[in-house]
Amino acid sequence: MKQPVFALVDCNNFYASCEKLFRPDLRNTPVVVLSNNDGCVVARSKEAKALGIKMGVPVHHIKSEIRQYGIQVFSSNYTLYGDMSRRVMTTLEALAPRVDLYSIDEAFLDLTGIDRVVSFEEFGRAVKNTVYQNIGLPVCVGIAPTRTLAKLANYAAKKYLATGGVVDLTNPERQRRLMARVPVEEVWGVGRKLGARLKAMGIVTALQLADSHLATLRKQFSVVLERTARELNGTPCVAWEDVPAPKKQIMCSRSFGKPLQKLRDLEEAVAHFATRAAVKLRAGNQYAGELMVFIRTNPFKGSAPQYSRSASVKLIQASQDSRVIVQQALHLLRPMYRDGFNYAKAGVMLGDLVQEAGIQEDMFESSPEPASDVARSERLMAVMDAINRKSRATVYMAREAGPAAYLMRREYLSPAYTTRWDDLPKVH
DNA sequence: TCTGGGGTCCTAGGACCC
DNA sequence: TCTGGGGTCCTAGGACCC
Repeated sequence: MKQPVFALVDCNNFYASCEKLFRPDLRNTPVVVLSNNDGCVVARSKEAKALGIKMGVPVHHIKSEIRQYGIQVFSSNYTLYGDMSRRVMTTLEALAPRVDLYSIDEAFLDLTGIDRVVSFEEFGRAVKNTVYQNIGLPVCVGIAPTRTLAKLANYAAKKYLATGGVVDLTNPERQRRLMARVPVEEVWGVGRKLGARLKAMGIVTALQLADSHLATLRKQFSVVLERTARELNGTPCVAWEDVPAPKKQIMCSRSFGKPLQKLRDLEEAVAHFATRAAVKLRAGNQYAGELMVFIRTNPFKGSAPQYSRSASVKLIQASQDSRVIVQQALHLLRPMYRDGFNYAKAGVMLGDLVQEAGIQEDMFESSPEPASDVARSERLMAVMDAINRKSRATVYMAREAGPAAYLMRREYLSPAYTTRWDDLPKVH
């Protein structure tokens, strides 16, 4: 069995780079991109990082820096980022025999055996250059025998300019040299909590974690951290999957652009989230057996009265019909609602997902829909989805209609350069 | 005034059964 | 009426990721 080799390709400052791509005038300007509702910073260009703008900081905390340094601020434009992501991934798929999309801006490539043709490092540079030429977005490439080490290699490629954005970490001695310099909390799978606990035990560097006693790690933490340590030692614990695993749950939730008080407005929001969740469900050819709805006030506003509830229901028959899902969601919402609160957020979660309208017979409940009804429902939903793909939100559920009081703030939205004719960039 | 959204996996503990 | 051990299944919550 041949030793596998993974490459992790990761776009640099992805959202900020997407915004800059269509604004050449901002080439050397610090840029930040905000979370939904223009809440906090979720991406920073290298100039913004150099100014010390931290990831996750609420935008109102950096008002003075924005003014002082002329930082350009953008609302999240997921239509744009999703489209750019697709272009990057298509380019990668043409280069490598196997590509695992890991997130909107990252993918693992299978480079096993490729070094018979070119060196890993040369291959990494070719990937980097091709993506830059085709799309215009900068990426870094980390190459190693496990995903965890490839992540680490990518971290080094980003951090050390001398690497030119590509690091081949297939050599075990090189792995150890790097790990000795990397703080343990930079390891993939070690977050804030674990990092703090490990440090308290004297495990400060990635190398110390790799050299830890495996059984002790498992006992004191969990098999997850044990696997991480094994991966740091070059033993792959996550294999390639031929078919991507189907989703286990689908969530649609949002903070509202402004607080809502009225049941009517919450109903509208929940109906909308339920509809969106149902669309995602059908896009993956899945059916939901369970549905959960939650509403809550703003927990960051400690002085205001707080209220938070969730309720769920098991469906007698797994469904992907928007009408059923909206109706059930509203049914859960109404008894939870209490007058006199400022609601800040709501959400709908679908669970118990299955690949077909499997019938969970319940001898005490009314009999499930006959097959012909299921077929009719599926045809109706297919027609609805097809119309909405052509022109978004042409057909919707009655309860969604209204003033849309819940809509999020997006004060600094850039145009949909690549997906709307009206927003195509113009060359003057 | 002002703090994202959408996922996955693992574990502990309770319910229930024999 | 009281008591025990062992197994499975489910759920809630915590940790992580981007």
